[in-house]
Amino acid sequence: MSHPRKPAPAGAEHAPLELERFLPYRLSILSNTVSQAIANDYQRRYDLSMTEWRVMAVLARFHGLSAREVAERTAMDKVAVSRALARLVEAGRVHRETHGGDKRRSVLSLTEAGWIMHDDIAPMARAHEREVLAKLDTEEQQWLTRILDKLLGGQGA
Amino acid sequence: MSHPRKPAPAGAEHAPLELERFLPYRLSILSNTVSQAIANDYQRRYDLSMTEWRVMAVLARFHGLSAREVAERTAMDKVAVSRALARLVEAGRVHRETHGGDKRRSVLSLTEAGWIMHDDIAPMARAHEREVLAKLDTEEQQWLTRILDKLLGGQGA
DNA sequence: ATGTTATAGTTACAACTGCAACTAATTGCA
DNA sequence: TGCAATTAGTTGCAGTTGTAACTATAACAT
Repeated sequence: MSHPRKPAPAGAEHAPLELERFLPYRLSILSNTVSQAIANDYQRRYDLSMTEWRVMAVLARFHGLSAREVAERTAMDKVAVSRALARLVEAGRVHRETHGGDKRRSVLSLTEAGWIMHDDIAPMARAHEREVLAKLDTEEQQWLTRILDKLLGGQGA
Repeated sequence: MSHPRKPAPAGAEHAPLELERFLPYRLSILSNTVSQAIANDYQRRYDLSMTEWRVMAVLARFHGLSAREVAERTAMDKVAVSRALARLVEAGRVHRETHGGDKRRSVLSLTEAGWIMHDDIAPMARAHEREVLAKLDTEEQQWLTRILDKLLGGQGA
């Protein structure tokens, strides 16, 4: 309210972005749609955030990781991981002990309850992925994999 | 601390997700990386969130939209748009008036200052997009466009 | 005309996130 | 040794976001 400016006329000399053709925008929509669909599924069943699920997923694959290693593998920052772990440990889904030779480091693993959740959620997640890929034919799927490999370059793990 | 469960042994019967090959995860990393790179640029120059930039971008293209229409075109929810607009109007970047025939609706447009920002940011955003696409050859670029068209189906527009 | 339903937009609250500051343990090096 | 610099992880705070509830206006249907 404190800046009563007049609207400028829509001059032809401007070159507005066309969001619907703009790659970053389209990636963002697609990514959010897909991730949200999966998250809905497991949030209905369990009280579990996407961050927490990702932590569980890496702990299912790699055993005895430290919190920092989880952060590296999930591309999340260490604060997010720390908080996710606090909730997961509290809920009895992850077991945390201290590294023998280095008392700073934690040694993490899924509990029995964590594994049960994992074995329930992982197939659901894969089903969603298949559902997305089913919109593409085999050739397109191969190109997509290749393109993502190139775009993610080194960092995409 | 209140649930001292033992960790389960990493049995071979589990089928953990491989995040680094999991499409939703890879999309999420890529999308965040790209969008964040662009956002950094204009957040350094202006105090402007990604949400606000998207609102400005559609107002640059479509004149006299209402808040609801902005929400539709940006695929954001109306609350996010309402808050972005509050800040943009306050900062003198967007002009808001009330629709003649319907006092609920707003009629939005960029101010002169808004246009100047837009004309500064839009080329930067396009440059980032080109930078990403430069990692692909022409054939891959065409496939990517086609694949996104299919995956985004109706809604992505 | 008047009560019901729908729509545009805002507000309130709780959860989440990101950054910086902090503690604790370890390493390096003089 | 012992003190500075690193590293692992947590906490606090400020800003953001998402959901639901709310206000105001308009459309509809009797």
